[in-house]
Amino acid sequence: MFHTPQDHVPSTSPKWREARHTAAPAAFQSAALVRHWHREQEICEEEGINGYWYCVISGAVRKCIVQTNGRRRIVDLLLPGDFFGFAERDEHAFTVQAVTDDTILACYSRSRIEQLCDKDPSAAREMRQRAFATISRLQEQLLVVGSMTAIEKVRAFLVHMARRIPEGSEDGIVLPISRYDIADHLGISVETVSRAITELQESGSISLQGPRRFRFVWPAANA
Amino acid sequence: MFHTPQDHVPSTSPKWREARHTAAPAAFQSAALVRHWHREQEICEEEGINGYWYCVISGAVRKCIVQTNGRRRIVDLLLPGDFFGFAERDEHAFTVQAVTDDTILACYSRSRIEQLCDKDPSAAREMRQRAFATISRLQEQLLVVGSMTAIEKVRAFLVHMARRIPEGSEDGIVLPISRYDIADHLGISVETVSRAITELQESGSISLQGPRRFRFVWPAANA
DNA sequence: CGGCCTATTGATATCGCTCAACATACGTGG
DNA sequence: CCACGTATGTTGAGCGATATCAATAGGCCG
Repeated sequence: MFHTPQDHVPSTSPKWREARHTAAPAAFQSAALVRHWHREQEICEEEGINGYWYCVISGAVRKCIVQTNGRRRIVDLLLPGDFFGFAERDEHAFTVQAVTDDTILACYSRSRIEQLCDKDPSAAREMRQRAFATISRLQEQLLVVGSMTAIEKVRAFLVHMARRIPEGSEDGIVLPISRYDIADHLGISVETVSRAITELQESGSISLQGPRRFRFVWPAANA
Repeated sequence: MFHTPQDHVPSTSPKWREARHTAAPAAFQSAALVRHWHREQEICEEEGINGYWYCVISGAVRKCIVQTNGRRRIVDLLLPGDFFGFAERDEHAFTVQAVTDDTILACYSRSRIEQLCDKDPSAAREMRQRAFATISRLQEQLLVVGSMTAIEKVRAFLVHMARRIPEGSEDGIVLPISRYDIADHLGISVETVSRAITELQESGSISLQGPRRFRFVWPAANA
């Protein structure tokens, strides 16, 4: 029931410096502590109330919870530009892990950011915008996860990923997570994920290049 | 177009005055415009970019979207104390409606609140806290909706409701929404919702007093 | 009373979970 | 180089779960 894979993801190209400038807010640059994590490494959240906020600069992060029935649920999947750490105060004990090697995060001491926001209204505005972006992202995930059939869930997930992940140099979008992660993210079984992807491919909706790289086929000529 | 509910809402009523003070943030009281809606009435969001933020004072609000396949999805269910209006800028055309009669909202002009937050750091902090509370709520909903079986979904939904809705004078929690709303909220069919509730009752997990009022039976003696 | 909305229950076909087997890719060690 | 182990991904078979269609019951209001 536990899916804790050690997947081999094509590690991110050396454009993390560029990503840093686009992903992390400039208003907090003075308060940022940039660290990087390797695959499956846990992002420390043991700071308690005076903890940290994070912004993904490159790589990917997943926020998991293991339920009493033993099933792992991936509540959130963080990509470059996404903030997290806002809601750690509630009773859920989330496990936050880096998904890919060379996951780089900007870490912000909560108290320092609070002070910065108190002094600088533009920083406070930036903070609000990031929080609102998180709300938008979670609402979209609710639409994805709440789809009725498995194919709808997977298709919506891929559409969501295609919007969030910038297309690389070669065409196609590279999924940052494994089939197991997708399953635990959507609340369906791994086999169903695999079958749904196969069916989307055979129906001409998507094209696959390896299990991780896909493209949407919009004209759908040969379908 | 905006009317303060001086003629309809009895300001002498202890219930609504109490609700207002507990649900809506005091920091924004000067910027609040209190209105009330009747059942099924749409909360106007046509203001565009310079729109409004809302805080539910009493009653309930649902945020819906109708998908291309004709299925309605209830993305969010707002109860007293909940804010909404943060994420209306994205492409999804949400329909926001009052669920119950005498739904009372505090309406805040976005630009006015922004100005207030710029001037008053404590107001900005209050705003951040409300946004973070929204994030927590959405994450919990993700856990609910992402449950695997229908019974798990319904049970998690009821637990969630029991935590969010204060128990009234009589014992038991009154569901603010219908079976149809629950179904569209959880991404399952109405009949499955009904069957799950019946099964939870027959297994001794909950007790029902009418279709809307329920209680969790924790000792579960006779099960 | 009749009409409408909500809720429940039944029958049936489909969907998806589970178990199982197999394929693929990669790393390690011989 | 190959043999092997591990992790991942795909496919098949069978059965339980759920959507769908249908009918019935209850409540509310004119």
